[in-house]
Amino acid sequence: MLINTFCHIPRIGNIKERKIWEAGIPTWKDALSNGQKYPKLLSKTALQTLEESTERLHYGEADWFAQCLPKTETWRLCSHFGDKAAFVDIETTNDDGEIRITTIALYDGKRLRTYVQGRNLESFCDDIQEYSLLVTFNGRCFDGPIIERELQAQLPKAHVDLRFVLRSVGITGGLKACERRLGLSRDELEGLDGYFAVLLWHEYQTTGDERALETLLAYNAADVLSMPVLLAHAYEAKLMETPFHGTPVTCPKIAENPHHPHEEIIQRIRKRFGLRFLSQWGDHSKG
DNA sequence: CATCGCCACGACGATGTTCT
DNA sequence: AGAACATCGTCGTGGCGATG
Repeated sequence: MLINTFCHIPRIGNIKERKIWEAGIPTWKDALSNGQKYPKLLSKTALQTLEESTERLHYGEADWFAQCLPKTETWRLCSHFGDKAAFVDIETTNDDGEIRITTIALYDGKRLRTYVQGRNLESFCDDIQEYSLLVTFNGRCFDGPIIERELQAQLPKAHVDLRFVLRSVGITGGLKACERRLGLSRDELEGLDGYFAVLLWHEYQTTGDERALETLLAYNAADVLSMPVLLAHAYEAKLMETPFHGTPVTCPKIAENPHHPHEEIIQRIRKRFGLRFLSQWGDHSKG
């Protein structure tokens, strides 16, 4: 889809892009070979940008495209950078108003890596450099800014936020709601949420019980393991809005979670806090 | 509860088009 | 060629909604 894209060129938006397609210019190659015939659609500088685009794509410069593309169109990067994507999710605590990262899950479609505060959190900064494309859920508002602030990590500028792509194709709500909508289930982790992750970390900190950490990592991992499926659905739905929907999109299967929740731990925390959890800000923030 | 960026929406302005 | 108009993209603002 990236090589069909023209809306990354200055002064070309979605409307003009459609006109270019309708004029029989579906790809950059077509534009560069006979775009001169349509000076109204493709100016000289536009064609120069396309030559630059060809070169930047050859060198795999996802960040450059991300900066040129409208935010709503970053999903198009998946066609050429999907195999260099890092699916990332963080868990945090709020100590006296200070947001601290407790764990990070990083998945690339094959390998899952997890990072734990006080153990290996910092090595995330090096590992994320292996990837060109960042994929998150609500990461533009949450995960991204916190990772950059707390770890001083350099994240890829090319960033697909599933929350907004999915919403634009009619799949609204949080990560769990989107998963349910697409028929994905979470088994033993059903019903856990971000706040429960805070409690799991607290349990691990106060008791040193490794099973609490393992349950937290299982939760954290589940979030990133489902992302490739969500991305494939979103990508296919966006493609359907273009004339290029003929291209087949392979939907990955959810990988098995190497981390496993401990039911005793979940029950113990549920019992202590009751069925309705208090907001952490309600009690903890004022000490 | 605090945070934060996206998305609408409307106003504005640059560019392209048409008419004389 | 020059002016008037139309079109389209951008910029700024306010509110929303998902995050732990």
